[in-house]
This record gives sequence, structure tokens and C-alpha cells, in this order.
Amino acid sequence: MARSSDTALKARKAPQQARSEATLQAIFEATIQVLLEDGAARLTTTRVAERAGVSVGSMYQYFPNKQSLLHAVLARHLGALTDAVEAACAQLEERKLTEISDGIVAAFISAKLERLDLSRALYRIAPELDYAELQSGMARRLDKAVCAALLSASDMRLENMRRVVPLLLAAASGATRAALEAGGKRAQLEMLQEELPKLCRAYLMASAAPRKAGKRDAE
Amino acid sequence: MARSSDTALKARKAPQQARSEATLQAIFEATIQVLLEDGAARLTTTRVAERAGVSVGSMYQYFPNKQSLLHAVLARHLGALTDAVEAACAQLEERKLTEISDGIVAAFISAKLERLDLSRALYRIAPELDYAELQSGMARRLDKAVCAALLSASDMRLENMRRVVPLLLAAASGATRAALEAGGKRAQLEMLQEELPKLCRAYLMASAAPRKAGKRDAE
DNA sequence: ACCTGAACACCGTTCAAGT
DNA sequence: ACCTGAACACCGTTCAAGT
Repeated sequence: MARSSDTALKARKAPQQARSEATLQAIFEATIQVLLEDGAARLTTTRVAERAGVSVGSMYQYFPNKQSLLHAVLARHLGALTDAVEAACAQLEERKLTEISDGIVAAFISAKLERLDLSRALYRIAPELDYAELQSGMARRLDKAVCAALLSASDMRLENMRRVVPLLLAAASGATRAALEAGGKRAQLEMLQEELPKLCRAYLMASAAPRKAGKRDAE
Repeated sequence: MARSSDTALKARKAPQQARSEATLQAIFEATIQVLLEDGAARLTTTRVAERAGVSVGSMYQYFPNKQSLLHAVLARHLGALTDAVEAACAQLEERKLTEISDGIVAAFISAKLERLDLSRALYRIAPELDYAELQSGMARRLDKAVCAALLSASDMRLENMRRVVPLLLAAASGATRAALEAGGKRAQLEMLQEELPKLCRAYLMASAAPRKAGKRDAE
């Protein structure tokens, strides 16, 4: 019954003037700066407002509460990640199954690493944000893009995609998260970059059958 | 340089009298009750103390701050989970690789499901707790137990265990977490219980070679 | 020795008063 | 119309006063 417009998590007003647009941007940047420099525990509405150069009251015109502010920051970050993976999927169509798998994994990891510090910081605050909805929205987008790419594979046909792909995405996210949270040290990341592609390939190949007989796919 | 005894996260005193022991237990139970009934946002020191039948000040004799209280609750939960998986690993020694894999996965999932609601609630508060240390301690224990079991496999020898097992554990945790957080609905859980074993088997088999020739392992 | 709970510092949020 | 920031309610934590 509730329409998304009355959830308390959306930004309160769409920026209608150029000044508002700039203010909104300043608030986002201030939030990220405070988060990365002072940490989640010191991320205070007052501090963000001060850093952004607006008053607290003014900030509450854009976001109805602190949660909605953080929610917006997280949504932008996850959106960028999803965009990157979608683009990679589009590039990979019609290749062989293992190439598609490797390409998607590489795109996923490199998108996470692009803003490693932010990714790590957001893992820590996400759970406070009722992010289930956000999470599942992104999962759906990723699922759709990955399925489309895999369906186009030239050599193999995946069985039971509806189950395989979501589980694979969850497993890959979990492994990546663990590597980033465990300090994000070079050794951890190398392990991830070497082993995660193997895991994905192995699971996909175990869930696939060769395409129509008669097609050669050696080499 | 810091010894673990001066981290602010440990319980402040070991219960030395029977009464203290009971109080501590009451505090733990009150915390879990408040967490599950009122939610993380309403989990207040005052509320927990009231529910446990002690004063706030008294609670601060046992735990130096709210974080340490939640940390202790999380540690107990993860400890129970790890105990269960360790026990399963011990039972599974000398079986075939796929049997060991399936057995461990089943034990892991069923341990999480045993306290499904608590698991879900703790996912949400864990990030506030500087739980990296806890997490890595548990990961080390799990890693050790799982490696021991896999090493004993009668049919296959795992290559590169140092990399494969941690990644597999992270992936399995991630997939389980996603299923529980996505509502923990029956459909999600069935998917997990069907597909996660396949994923683990596929990755392990892809990383393993047959044991010394001459050993029959059909049937 | 141990417990209590009022008091303190601080944070999220609001809204009367300004421009 | 839009912004400001003092004021309010509430929470984590402490410590003087009790037993």
C-alpha cells in the first residue's frame, strides 16, 4: 500500500535550482570525507553540515534524517558498481562461457577496488540502513545482466540459471567483502583475483551442458 | 604493543561468584531479547539493564561500554557456530572429498538456521563492533578444521589449500548471509541448501588431483 | 565491596525567528 | 521562499551517595 514516495529514506526534494544541485553534491562529498577521515562513529549530522558549508536545518530539507543521507550515499556507490558490471556483461556477449565468467569477475573486483576505502567504510554502515531493499534491487539488476551474458555463451548452455546465478553472485560478493574487510592487503586481494575466477568457472561449468552437438568448440 | 587485556572490548570482570555468573547470564539473555523484540535501533543500555533486572551502573561493571556487550553476544554466537562446524569436520575425516564437502556445508547451514533470527539480527549490528578481529579469529579456526578434514580425504588431494579454503569459506558465508538477509524465506533457503553444496564441490574438485595411483575409488 | 540512579556530555531532529 | 541555530528529547557513560 505504501508508495515509495512516502518511505522516509528518499531524498526529500529533487534539486530544482542549480544552487540546490551544488549543495546536494557538497553534502554527498562532505559525507564521504567525514566517513573516511573521521570514521562512522564520528559521522555526525552537525559535522557533515559544517563540512558541506550548510546549516543542519538546511540539510534536513534535503534528507529527512541521517539514515536517508547515508542511504543515498550507499545507493550511488552501489549504482556505480552495478553500472560497471552491466557494461562488462554487454561487452562479453557471445564469447565462451569461461571467458564471460572471467570477464564479469574481473569487472566486479576492479569496480570494488576503484573506491576500496569507500567500499570498506560502507560495508560498516550499510546494516544500519534498512538496505535490504537496495541490496535486492541491485541484485536483480546484476542477475539480469549476468544471465543475459551467460545465455549468449557460444559454447555452453547453463542449466537452472534462476538458481545458479543468484547464488554465484552472493558467493562472489561474500568473498570480495571478506577480502576487503580483512584489511584489503595486497596478499588478500591477489588471492581473491586468482581464486575467485576459478571458483566461478568451476561452478558454472558444473552447471552447464555443451550447446547443440555439431558445434566445434576446441581451441 | 597493546595487549588484548587492555582492549576495551572484553568483559570487565570474570564472574567470581555464583550471583555474578547468574547476572551475566541474565544480561546476555536480556540483550538478545531486546534485540529480537525491539530491534537494534531500540537496543538501549537502560532497556537491557531494566530487562535483566540490574541497574545501568551495575551493567557497566561487567562491560565497559555498550559495544563490548554486543561484542560478547556476537562472540558467543559465532563460537557456537564454529564449534558445530569443527565437530562436523572431525566426524567427516577419511571420507571422500565430495562427502566431506557436503557434510561441512550441511553443518554450516544448519548451525546458522538453528538461530536464524539471532543470526539475522547480529548481521545488522556486527559492523558497529570492530568485529574484524573476531571475524578473523573464527575464520582461522574454521580454516584449520576444514583443512584437516579435507587433507584426510581418501580419494583426492587438494592443491593450494592455503588459498582455496579461505576463499571457499568466505564465499559460503556470503551466500548464506545473502539468503538469510533476503528474508530467510523458504524458497531462498531451499536454493541455498541445494546449490551451495554444488558450488563447493565444483570448486574443490577443480582444485584437487587424485591421490596416489593404485587406489581404487569407484563406488 | 558492591549497587544505584541522577547528572553530564553529546547527538539527531525540530521549528520559531530571521532574511 | 528559504536558511539558521538554539532548544528538545534521548542515549551512553560516570560517579557521589548509599547499603
